[in-house]
Amino acid sequence: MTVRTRIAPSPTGDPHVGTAYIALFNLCFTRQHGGEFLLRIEDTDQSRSTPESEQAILDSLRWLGLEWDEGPDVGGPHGPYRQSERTDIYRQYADELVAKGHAFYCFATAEELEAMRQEQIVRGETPKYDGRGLRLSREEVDRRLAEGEPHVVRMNIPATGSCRVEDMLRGQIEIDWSQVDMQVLLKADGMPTYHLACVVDDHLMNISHVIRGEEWINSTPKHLKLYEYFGWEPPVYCHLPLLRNPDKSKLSKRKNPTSILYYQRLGILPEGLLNYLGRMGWSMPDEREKFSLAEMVQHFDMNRISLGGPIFDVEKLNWLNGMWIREDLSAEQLADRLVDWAYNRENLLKVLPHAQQRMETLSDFGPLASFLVSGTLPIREEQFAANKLPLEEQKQIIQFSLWQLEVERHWERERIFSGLKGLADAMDIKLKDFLAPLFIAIAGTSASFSVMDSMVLLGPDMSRARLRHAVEVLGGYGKKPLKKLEKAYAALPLRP
RNA sequence: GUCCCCUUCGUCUAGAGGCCUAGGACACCGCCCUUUCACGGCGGUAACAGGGGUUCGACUCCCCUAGGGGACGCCA
Repeated sequence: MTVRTRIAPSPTGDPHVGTAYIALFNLCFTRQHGGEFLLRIEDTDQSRSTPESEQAILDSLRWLGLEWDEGPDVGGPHGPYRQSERTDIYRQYADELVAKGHAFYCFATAEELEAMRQEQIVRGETPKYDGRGLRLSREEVDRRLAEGEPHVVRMNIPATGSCRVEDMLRGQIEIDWSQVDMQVLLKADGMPTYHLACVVDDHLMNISHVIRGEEWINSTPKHLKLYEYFGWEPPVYCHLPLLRNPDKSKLSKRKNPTSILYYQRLGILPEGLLNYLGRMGWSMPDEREKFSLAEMVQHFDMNRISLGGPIFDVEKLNWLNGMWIREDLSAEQLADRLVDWAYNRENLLKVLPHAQQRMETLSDFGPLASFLVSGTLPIREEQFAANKLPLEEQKQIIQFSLWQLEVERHWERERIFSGLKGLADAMDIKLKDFLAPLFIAIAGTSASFSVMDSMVLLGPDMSRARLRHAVEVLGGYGKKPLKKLEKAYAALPLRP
């Protein structure tokens, strides 16, 4: 048995807890059956990840103790097996389907398809590819191909009937083919889409079980059809529930800290985070709350998964983590953990350049740097009142800054600075006044290191979490005001 | 809008027709321990979404409704 977790790197490079969640269940299931657990990084949209962001995910999983096996090098543009950069294998498979009459070329441009969808929506129809590529004559296709016209390869979908998907947890799911789009398999740039890549890779990697998030259920018919077209044995499918925000929507970083790095920074132990993820939608047969990865593997039972999407709420995570700290570590071990975590020479040397000038005695250091080793800061609205700008405007500054920083892919001082400076200019606010609320949000006080330096030291996830918290302290935003604010933000004369 | 999935305390969950007067855990509240706080111990508040079936019997099976979520990309 071979099982594999697919990892989609986030464009900003944060390793997502949802990724670890899926990986954990894949690993438990596999290990218990003595099978192979493989990873594959999915990055066929080259704008998504960088070698660093891929490394960050792998490091995070390793930090959690989720060890994977070395799989075969199946080529392709991505994955930890990126030794070979062959992308042509997908083209070959796509061509094979075209030759068999299971796929076809489509020359429609993005604009053309967008217009088509708009018309469909206007007519009250479900937006869907209308099969125009299928109506092209053989001669025309050959001619346009010969002329080198940009094209994609799409898969054929049966016109009638339905597809039965057998899900390990949900039983049979029936989806009408009329609901399934003629999916692009090979993009104009020659890269495969997820759908083609996952089927081809999984086959080449001898994957027997696909355990993935619920959001893939509707794509499964396409995948099954591809297996059929290729004449391959399809894997067993298992769709796990999705982790949710407290408002029940799919866990997203806009509403919740989702990066494993954030929890690391908070001082969550890998044992604690793993234990907590293991309690999301799953329980031990004896209902014990605290268990290690090894214990989870030993007692793992897929049928004990409950299908309601669990809300990722940190209360219990903190409690569990406390159990691990109190019950499983000697003072010596805890000392080591603390040193590894933040109290080491290397880390001190990063902080000292900012602290030294502000110190008169060594004892000044603790208070100066404490915000760097804290989680959520105990800030209050009154602290902002001392600033020059009205509270409402300060709240807006923080929210705009948050949005600005949420899309920042390179967490460097210069980039953060120019981004915030640009924002201040666009909002026509003096930098000093603009930064004042950020100081309180980030450092908990207006007398501290430069905010940019502080944010660099804190890292993107903790910085964003602090800004988010500050907005809440200032009263937060309701749904409608938030919408209005988003519009205002979008309308800002920001330089790209 | 169309399709798919889901629905037990505020949250995570136990529950495979009678063991359910629905159990545990977090959070919250109270008491005990304690020079404080925390830890620990004990106790308390709190849930089967609604309506129809099936059955001697339904949290459990079926149907409908409602609610929530997801998918509908040359993203994954």
